[in-house]
Amino acid sequence: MDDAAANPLASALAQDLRASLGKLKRRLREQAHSGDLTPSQVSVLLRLEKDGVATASQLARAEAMRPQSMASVVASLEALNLVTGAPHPTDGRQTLLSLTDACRQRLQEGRAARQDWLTGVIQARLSRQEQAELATSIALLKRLIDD
Amino acid sequence: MDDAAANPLASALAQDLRASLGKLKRRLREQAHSGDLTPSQVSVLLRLEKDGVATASQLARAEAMRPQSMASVVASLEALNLVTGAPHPTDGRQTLLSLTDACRQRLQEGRAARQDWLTGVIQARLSRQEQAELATSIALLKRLIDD
DNA sequence: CTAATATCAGGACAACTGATATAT
DNA sequence: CATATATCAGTTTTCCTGATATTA
Repeated sequence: MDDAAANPLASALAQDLRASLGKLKRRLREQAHSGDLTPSQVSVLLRLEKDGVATASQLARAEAMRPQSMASVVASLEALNLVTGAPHPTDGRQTLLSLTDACRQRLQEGRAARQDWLTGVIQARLSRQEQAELATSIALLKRLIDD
Repeated sequence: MDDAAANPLASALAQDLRASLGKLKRRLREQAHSGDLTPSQVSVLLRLEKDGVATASQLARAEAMRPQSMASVVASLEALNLVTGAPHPTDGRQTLLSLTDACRQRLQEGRAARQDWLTGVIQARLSRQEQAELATSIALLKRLIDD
């Protein structure tokens, strides 16, 4: 494929993406209500909801994070009674994590009522068509980051 | 506009965006070569290149960051001799920041030769058409975060 | 013995808040 | 006096690395 000189779009895109990334991150922090879950925590819950059970190490690999970092995210979710761990039946090293019933219930309620800042601005400032475009691009983004 | 129940796309989109955001951020950190500038530093340089001069407070507002946080970013760029400050001619409170000649030169070279990880994966994994789609969506993203 | 998992301890970084000095 | 800018100092958050125990 072309190098950067022949394809300035890619490098401009990369710079733009970096910049927007940081800014969005700061906006999210600034708009976060106290009691809200962090993005890392939400990611873990969604992944557990989708996959059923997983070990901390599996979650860490999925999120491109160190096992030790994931351990502290998981610990915070256990403290909130959103996630529980059970020993693996045959492999004594592993702890199988899953959502608590309380968490599943909260997710179902939340799915309908969730009205956070980011959801709000997406609805308020983007047309349906633009939302669909954004969804397509997020899929592209995932291709970039999922090894 | 519709609420989340009537428009589940927006809230799913928001969650997906949050998750991808964190993952991309970690990938960027993991791929960063020592000596690379941080995203915040790059943002400031690009803005100064576009606008010519700015005060630290103006930059902070533009990046949705506290003046104290921006001050440390600017200090790091001054230490690298990429940015210089000069006192405002009439307003003694302000320091006008601008790029050094060394920085302008480096940006021009870099613009052609830049071959970092993110630029690389964008080129390697997205077609030209997909790159264009991503560019469009970044513009949408900017609309969300630029107040 | 090697590899995988979990966990304890400490550190780096990029943002934050609070307080203060100075100039308009 | 009120406002804006800059800066000093300390804190929080979220990740990191290194070391160690245990089990496969």
